[in-house]
Amino acid sequence: MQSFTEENYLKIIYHLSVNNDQAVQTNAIAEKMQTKAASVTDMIKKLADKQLVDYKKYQGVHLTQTGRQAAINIVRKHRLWEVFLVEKLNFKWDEVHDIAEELEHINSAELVERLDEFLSFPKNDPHGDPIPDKHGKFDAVPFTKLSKLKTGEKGLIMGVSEHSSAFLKHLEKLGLTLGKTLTLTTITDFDGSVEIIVEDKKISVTREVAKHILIRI
Amino acid sequence: MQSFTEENYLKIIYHLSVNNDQAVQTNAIAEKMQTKAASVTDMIKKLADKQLVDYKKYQGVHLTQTGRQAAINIVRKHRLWEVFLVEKLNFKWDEVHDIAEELEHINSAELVERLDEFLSFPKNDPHGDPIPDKHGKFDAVPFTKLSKLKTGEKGLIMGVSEHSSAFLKHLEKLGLTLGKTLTLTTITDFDGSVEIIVEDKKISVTREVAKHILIRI
DNA sequence: TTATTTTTTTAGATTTGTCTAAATATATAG
DNA sequence: CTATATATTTAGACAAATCTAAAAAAATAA
Repeated sequence: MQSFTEENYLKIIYHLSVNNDQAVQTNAIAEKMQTKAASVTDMIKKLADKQLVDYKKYQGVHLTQTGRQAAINIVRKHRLWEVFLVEKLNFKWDEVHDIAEELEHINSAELVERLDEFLSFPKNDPHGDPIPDKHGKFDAVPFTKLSKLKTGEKGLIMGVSEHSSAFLKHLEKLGLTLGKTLTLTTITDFDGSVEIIVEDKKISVTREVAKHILIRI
Repeated sequence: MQSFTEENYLKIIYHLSVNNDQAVQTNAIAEKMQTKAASVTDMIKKLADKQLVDYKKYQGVHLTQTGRQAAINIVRKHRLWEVFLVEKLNFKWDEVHDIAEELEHINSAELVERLDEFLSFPKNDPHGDPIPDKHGKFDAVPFTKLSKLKTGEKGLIMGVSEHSSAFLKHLEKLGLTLGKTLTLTTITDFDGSVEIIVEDKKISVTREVAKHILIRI
């Protein structure tokens, strides 16, 4: 069993490597963990001793098979708890992240399986992210960023790549929630912002926001 | 905010003093915390610095008002989570203690209030223990131990004073669950064991077990 | 390819919660 | 009331996770 902190490192290394087979760099981990590179090096050595990561000095880390399984299990728990908080306790999608960050460390395989069943085996969390099954499997549905859509293209909002409360509240206010259909009408050369139509309303979205909205065409 | 460990100390001090206004002794805490007296002394000093306990050297500790509130809040969370585990996730009453020991440390007042509501504001946990409301209030229903009943007396099982899985499974097997009505027929002088009738069945219970069954006459 | 910048690691210190062993205070027994 | 036993505290050490400052390696630029 891993400590709280070790679990957080594994999770962050997983997120930093999931879309990318490169080694994960010390500084990248330090930034996400809000800590210093020296601390990361110390922890990496510990994780390497436990065979949870492969590590060569100055070369960054890769999760081992065991390390990846552990990380995916934490992600599974995080996302299941988010579903619970939204579906059962009526939290909004922008309120659940921090609470799930705590709940994801509760240690009981039985609890997770029963929670999964209680929630009717959800496939996605409230932000559209896929929930791994008990074997760690999940389908990575292909997506495009809204910022990559071309004029006239139509799509469905299926997720976000930024989970801060501020960002999610902003989307909510614009009516850009999961499952909504949109059509891109204009791309502004000047600043990259895009005009879209959602439920017959015209909305302008900055490029920065559009980059974090995931679309299935 | 307190650390995990500090919360566990507060909770244990609370349980050791709830039926008893005496100061709580270092050794008693050490035993419950499965640690050494020296460690307890160290922690007590820290809790005293934080004004969570009153402490005079060699004289044991008392919870302060703040410390008691903190402890009751942890107990509240523990018991609410136990109800959730039994009522919603179909755990048995002997399976929930350890999981609730982890869940009780999740920090979110909003979460607790919503969980309470989701569970329809339960008054007691699966072992019969009262659940404090959000202000820390609860009614201490008076009870008698089964071992104190007299021959011929009738009562209702309303709780237990021992929460180990082994004990609870034993009661389950004997059919001695919350809400059952029983009549005491015989007290054996020799070993203090008692014969009771529950649902028309005659059952013999050792004195040790009878001491941990709480009865309302 | 040498110089400079960036990244990473090492060395040594700090904090939290724990420990053992020894010292001190309190309680109990004769 | 002294001796013994029990309970508690102190002193000093350790492991985990972190930090700062300095050293070393790797990447980049001139």
